[in-house]
This record gives sequence, structure tokens and C-alpha cells, in this order.
Amino acid sequence: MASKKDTQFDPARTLGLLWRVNEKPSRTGLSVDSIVRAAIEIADAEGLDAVSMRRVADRLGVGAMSLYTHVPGRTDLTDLMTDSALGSLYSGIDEPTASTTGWQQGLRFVAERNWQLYRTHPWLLDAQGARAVLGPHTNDKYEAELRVIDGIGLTDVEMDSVLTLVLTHVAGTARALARFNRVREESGMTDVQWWEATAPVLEQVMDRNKYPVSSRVGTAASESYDAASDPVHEYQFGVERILDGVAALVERAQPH
Amino acid sequence: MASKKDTQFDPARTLGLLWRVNEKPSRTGLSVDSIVRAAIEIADAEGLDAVSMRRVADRLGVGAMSLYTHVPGRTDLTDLMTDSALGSLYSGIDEPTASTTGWQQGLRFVAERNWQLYRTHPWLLDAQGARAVLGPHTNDKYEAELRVIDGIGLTDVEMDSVLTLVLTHVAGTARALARFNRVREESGMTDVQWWEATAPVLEQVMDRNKYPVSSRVGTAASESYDAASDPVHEYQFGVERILDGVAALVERAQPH
DNA sequence: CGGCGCACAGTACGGCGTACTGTGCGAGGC
DNA sequence: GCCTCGCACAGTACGCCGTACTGTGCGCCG
Repeated sequence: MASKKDTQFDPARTLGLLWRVNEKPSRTGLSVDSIVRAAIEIADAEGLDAVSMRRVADRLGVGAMSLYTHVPGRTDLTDLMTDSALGSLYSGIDEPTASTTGWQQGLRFVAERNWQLYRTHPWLLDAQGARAVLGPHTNDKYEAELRVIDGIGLTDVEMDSVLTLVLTHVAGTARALARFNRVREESGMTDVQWWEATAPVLEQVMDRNKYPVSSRVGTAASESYDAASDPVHEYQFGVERILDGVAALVERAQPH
Repeated sequence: MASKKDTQFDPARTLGLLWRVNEKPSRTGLSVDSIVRAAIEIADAEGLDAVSMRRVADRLGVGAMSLYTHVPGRTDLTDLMTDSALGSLYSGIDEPTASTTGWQQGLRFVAERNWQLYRTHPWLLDAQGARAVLGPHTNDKYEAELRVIDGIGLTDVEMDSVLTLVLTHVAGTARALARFNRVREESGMTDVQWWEATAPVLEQVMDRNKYPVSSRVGTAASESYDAASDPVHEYQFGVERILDGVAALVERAQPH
């Protein structure tokens, strides 16, 4: 994925598409918007891999190649899907700041919205292929999220770093959750079933004495989670640790 | 990718492969090890997408279908590659604890090794497709890494959570770095060139007044990084914040 | 030395993105 | 009112992919 060389790498064209510079009223109702909408529906239901040009065209009752009139190729379509999905994140550019007080609450709000976004559109995690997508919603998102940590004593660069840190954590744990869910769907096997098939073989082959700490911790963790891992817990635990770490940074910047 | 239904989902078979339960001395030197080695070489040079069964077979001077005698399919091959790559992480199960003092230094050591691992094998980031790979090296890794935070006052579950938090952060920032490098390679365009092609169009379409905070912060960040982002800085910054956050947790568990 | 099993090879199918090449509809000029 | 031209849409084809299924011929064991 994302390894094919684009026929033509044209940032200007992509940008024009993202901001819908040339709205074309076509004769069969085909348009950038309708194509993106169809693609997102498929991706939501079956993942990004299921979004092939043929599938999207089928869903629109149109020939596969007709899509290329409106969209340069699959890569750009993915960018368009990404920016479009980001449009539903916040009701407005002020929502995160307006609906919270204090930077901790603000960052938690931002994290939670991103987490929910990845839950509804897990394909977003597979969609970050190339350079940043500079679409309108992407820009709105960046501005809205930065505002919750503006004016709390961090430098501009630190603000960017803190936000990226939180978002990277959310994406990472969301990825674990998506993997978790996908495996269960596709294998038709619960974690317990899988473990029952795996454990006996592992027992024969692995010397438990070699792994004192990990067998103790692994057992404790899986008993606590009722599974091999618990992405939701990881997400929450991580956010709290990170907020504590950022608090230390803020205090250092502004000694009371 | 990773969406095809496996012909047969057989954990026992996969495990046997990972632990090399049935070493087969074949007649042309073809073996699980040689196949995995060839696959990794291709992946290191050209990414995981370039690892097709045909490519691997070609490199070994063998027909594509012959690989299936030793390996059930591409999915399992990927698991084998992953466990194999993890073998080079530490010289022994005690290296992280033996070469550091204190849990902070220990976690920094672990983070750094993982970071370097992802730098040499970026395809590892694309290889986590299904359930955990329970190979020998994967187990060694988990044990080695847990030991650096054993006995510092955390509960077993907290130990697992802390390690996962650090590793998730490393993987996330390594992914950003890999993307960064790949884009530069493939597009043949530096960040500066790209920006020069992008900026004028963006200027026409985006109202800067709508984005006071992000244009200030974005400018500061990109001037500081000489690029749109700096994954290395993000990695380091994040590790320090996370360590501070974990320190707060440790102190809370063990009041001085 | 005969025979059998398994390592290896080949062909083929249904998928993918998309280059290139038609076709026929809708709108503008007269 | 009609002709014409441009562009939205369609089709075919190529080279990739993973892998199911079907041969072949080598090496080992009796």
C-alpha cells in the first residue's frame, strides 16, 4: 500500500480538489463529493482495502474509469476521504475550548473526540500515506485543538509537541483497538478460543522458567483484561500519564 | 492488506513455524529460514509491499509456488519476519537491565533500541496485522523489557500498561518518521520544494485570519524544524513527558 | 535396484490500479 | 432549429498481486 508511484505528483491539483475549487455540475450526478461519500461508506463497513475504484464505481452505478474524470487516482481519493471525515470531529472551531475549562480538560476532550473518530472510521489509521493533507477540515482541526493549550505558558514549539504527543498516543491505541476488533471479526475466533488453540502448543515449546517476570505480569494483565490486551485501558492510562507529564512541563515553565 | 481471509487459520501451525518445530533439510537449500531472510532483505530495501511471493522466490532462484511447501502463505511469512527481526533487538534477555541503572534509564534504553529497530526495519510498522506473534524472540523481548520496571513499586498491571505506553509512543513516532522518509524518497521532492508548490495555492484558498493560533504555532514549529514536522524531536519530547508522568505514578505508589 | 513420497514448478483465476481509446450527450453559435 | 464540438462516461487491456490445483522428477529407503 502507498508504494505505487503516482502518475503525476501534483500538490496544486490535490489542493484544488480538497478545497473544491472547481465544482463541476456533471450530467449523471457524479461529483467529487458523491465519490468521496461512496468511498467512505465502503471504508466504514469493510475497511480501506475494500475501497477499490471498481467497488466505488459499482456503488454509484458507473464505470470504473469514469471516476478518473473527477479524481486523479486512488491516492488522492484517500486524501479526500480523510479531510472529509475530519469534518465531523467538532461542531465548530471553538468547540473544544468552549465546552471545557482548563487545559487538562481541553486535552482530554480532544483526545476523546479523536478516539471516537477512529472508532467510527478505523480506516483513517491506514489512510495517512503521504504528506499532510492540507484540506479545510484538517486545518480547522489543528486550530481548534491548539487553542485548548494556548496561553498556558508553553512556547509555540512546545504547544505543537504536546498536541502531537497526545494525538500520536490516541492513534496508537486506536490502532491496537482496530486490530483487536478486526481480528475477532475475521477469524471468527474469540480471544479465549484462540488461546485454547495456542496455549498447549506454546506450553511444549516455551520454557516458563526463562520468563519469570513476563509470565507473572502477563497472567495478571490478561486476567485483569479478560483478554490478551485492553486497548481502551491503554488509551485511558496513557492519557493520564501524559497529562501528568505535561503538567510537570507547564509548572516548570511557570513557577506558580 | 491484511484483509484477505486466510485459507486456514491455524494457530498451532503458525506457532510450530515460529519455533521451528520441524526443521526440514530440503534438497535445494530452501527452508523457512532462507525464505524469511530473503523476505526481510527485500522489505528492508523496498518496504513490505515489495515483499511478494514472486519477488521472494525470484531472489532465491525458485518458483513462486515452491515457497508454499515451507510457509502457509504471505500472512504467516510476515509473522515469521517480525519475530526474526526482533531477534536482533537485545544481545540477551538481561541486556536492558544489565546496561542501565534505574527504571528511567532502563525505559530510555528500551525506547531507544525500539526506535533504532524501526529505523532499520520500518516495515515492522506495517507488519502487525493480526494477533500477537508469540515467537521466541517476541517473548524474549517482552521479558527483557518488563525487567527494567520490575520491583519499582508498580502493580503487575501497571507494569504492563507503562511498557505498552512507551512502546506505543515509539511506534507512533517511528511511523511518522518512516512516512517522512518514504515521501521524500518516492516523490523526489524535498519538503521545501513541496511547500513552494503548495503555498501559493493554499494562500488563495485559505483565510489566515480564521487560523490565528495555528498559523503562529505552525510557523514557529516549521521554522524550528526546517520542515513541516520533526519526528525525532517528537520521539524525544514524548519520551521525556511520559517518563515524568510515570514518575508521578511511581511516587504516588511509594510515598518517598 | 525399484518404487514411492515429497520438494519443486506451472498454469490459471479473480482481484487490483490505471493507460489508452472509443462513444454519445448537452450546450453554444448561427 | 440545427450543426458541431468538447467533455463526461465506458471499455478494453496490461502488468501486478495471492494462491488453488495439478503435474513432474529427484532422493531416500527397503
